[in-house]
Amino acid sequence: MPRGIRNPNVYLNEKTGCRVCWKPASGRNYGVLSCSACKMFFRRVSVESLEYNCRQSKNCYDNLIIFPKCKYCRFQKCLRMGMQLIPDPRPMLPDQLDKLNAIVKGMIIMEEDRYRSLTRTYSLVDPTLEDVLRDRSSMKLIVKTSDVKVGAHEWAFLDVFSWIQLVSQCDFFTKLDFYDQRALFSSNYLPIALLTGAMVTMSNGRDILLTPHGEDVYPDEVRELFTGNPEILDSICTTLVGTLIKLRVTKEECLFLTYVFLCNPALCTVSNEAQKTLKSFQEELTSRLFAYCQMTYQKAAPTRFLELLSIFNVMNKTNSDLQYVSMMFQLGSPGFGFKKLVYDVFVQPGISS
Amino acid sequence: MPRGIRNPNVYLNEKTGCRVCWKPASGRNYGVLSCSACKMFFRRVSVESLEYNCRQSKNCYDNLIIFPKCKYCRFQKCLRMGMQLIPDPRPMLPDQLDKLNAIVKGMIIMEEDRYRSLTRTYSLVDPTLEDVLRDRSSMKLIVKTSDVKVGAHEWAFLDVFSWIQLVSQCDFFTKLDFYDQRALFSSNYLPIALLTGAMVTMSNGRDILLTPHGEDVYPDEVRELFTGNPEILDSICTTLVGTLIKLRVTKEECLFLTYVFLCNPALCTVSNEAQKTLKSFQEELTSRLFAYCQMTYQKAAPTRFLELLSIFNVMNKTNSDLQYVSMMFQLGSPGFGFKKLVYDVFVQPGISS
DNA sequence: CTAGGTCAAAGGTCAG
DNA sequence: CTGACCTTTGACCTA
Repeated sequence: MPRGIRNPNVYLNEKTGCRVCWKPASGRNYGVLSCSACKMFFRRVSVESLEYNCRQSKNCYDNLIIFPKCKYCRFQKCLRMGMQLIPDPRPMLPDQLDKLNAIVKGMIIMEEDRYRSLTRTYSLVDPTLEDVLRDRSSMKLIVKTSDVKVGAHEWAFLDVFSWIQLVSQCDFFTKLDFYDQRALFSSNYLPIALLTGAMVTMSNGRDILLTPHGEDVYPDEVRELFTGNPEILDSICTTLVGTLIKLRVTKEECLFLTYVFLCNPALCTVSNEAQKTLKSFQEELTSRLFAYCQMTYQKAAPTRFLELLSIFNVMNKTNSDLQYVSMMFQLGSPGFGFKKLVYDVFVQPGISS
Repeated sequence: MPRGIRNPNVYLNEKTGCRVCWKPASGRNYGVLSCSACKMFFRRVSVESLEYNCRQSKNCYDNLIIFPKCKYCRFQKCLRMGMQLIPDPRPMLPDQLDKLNAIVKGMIIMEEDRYRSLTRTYSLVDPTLEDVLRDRSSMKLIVKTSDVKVGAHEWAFLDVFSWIQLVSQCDFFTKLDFYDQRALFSSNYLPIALLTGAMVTMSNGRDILLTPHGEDVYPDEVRELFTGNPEILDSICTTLVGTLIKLRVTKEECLFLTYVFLCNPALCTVSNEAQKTLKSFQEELTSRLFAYCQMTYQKAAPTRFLELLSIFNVMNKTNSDLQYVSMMFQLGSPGFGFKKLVYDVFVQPGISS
């Protein structure tokens, strides 16, 4: 029979015919015994998201007498008979599931430890990033008492160190040599600090990034410098949180993203070997994140996955804004006494915006 | 899941995933951990020599976001991950190599011994094949002095005996009982004598088979008989040599072929047990020859191997020509006084041409 | 275990 | 836009 010509032989068979139009079926298509015509119809309408309406009573295919049958009803019949362009994913294997849950749990515990250390201790010493990476004990932490006030600069300093403590427990980080560790940390710290800050903010029910004690993250000197353009400061504190809220990103997803970015070798100059190690860790994590999406969102997993990855864009934008602020502050207040650790991650990395 | 339905589950990587597309792997395929889909894709593209091109920037598989991924990049990724339809021959283990070299050396020494014995001695006695096989000392060899003339008949006689001496040192031959030895030798002698003759001719830089002293291999009586059709006589002396020259067959390869054919049980009637013994020896030798080809020609080994085996056809053709000549001579000069050893291998075997 | 094969079903194509 | 026909795919099977 020539292509596209309607088959005049209508055998209308209840048992072996197309479940949509009763003409002879060509086999199972999209999960339903159907003819090639209904198969292609369903495909086109689904792929191209075509929309129709029924001029009759939306029951063209319930009644052999109704004619002509409309596309709306044909598509509805396809759906009713169970056609699916993308079949349901299979449930994950139990051991894969266990492993995934263990990873998520591990990430949550590490972040809780970090946050606890961040909020409960402070420090009087001023080591460099190099000092701390070479010898963690060069940073002496003192348990905070209620009368200790922590300013914005000090929070930044403590935050940097809390992340050093965290990454020091990560396989992908301890495997690197000192130079690669320094390069990776100094280039990736700010984005993940911003992301995690936004996550904490969101889970505390707020929509503006503040210090753990609920105060402005900017030192007064910075606020003063930007009196003419406070929007950029506010934008840094709200945009990323806003995105997380809008996308209803969970803590688990956020942590996944943080770790995926943490071992991102793309933004720093590390040895080829480190590059390889990091890439493989990152791939591993990315795949876990995808699996997590599948477990949580089933069919919508790919969409969700891409949605989550898109957060990196917002994070990078926020990061470059912060870098700009940091640079302006440095130019406006030359010789300001940054704590060395803060200097090494805020000022040094110098990713141009 | 029904056949051919695309699995929407993309568990990405997880170390155990397909190295090409990150979906769950089915195992190692063509040397690379991969899924059945990428395996079949690689197979089809390779076998059918399909060619594709990438409409993007040839990096579809470097980036999770790029979609849809193209066939060009998929195949490139397969190759990059190391898939090969025909795996590289494993580098030979040193001890395998030593063994192979020892075998080759052994073959060369035995042939040199044989040729030395052939050229330096002669005999006045006239034992039968049976006599010589039962008792080697029934053939008394005398060291040649410069005044001894050896005719074509005598060369043939000496050649037969030199081969008996050689095979008497071979495991596969001494393992056989007398009847099997006789059957094997009388049916396989002529082809290998022709092949080795051609080999010696070639390595002496000539292209026509002559006696070791550089004379015509045919007795005058034979030449006279074939005055009307000398081509067949010449063809016997040139075709096989020509083939060896054309294929640039080395002495080592020639010897391998000789030994492979020497223990060929196909053309003679031997006991079942002998059949088995010979077959296993032949298989052993054949595999050694293949290993030799691999060592020498790497990837081109299979082609070379077949090329070498094809020499058997030329050899058999030459052999049957020679049998024809021998038969004609026998009919044309009934009662000619062949030496018994020559008679037993030229006339007895009776492979009809 | 993995190469190789199978075939139901997916993804095109193009005359009508 | 339609749908018969064609090509490609990949889960499963066999050896």
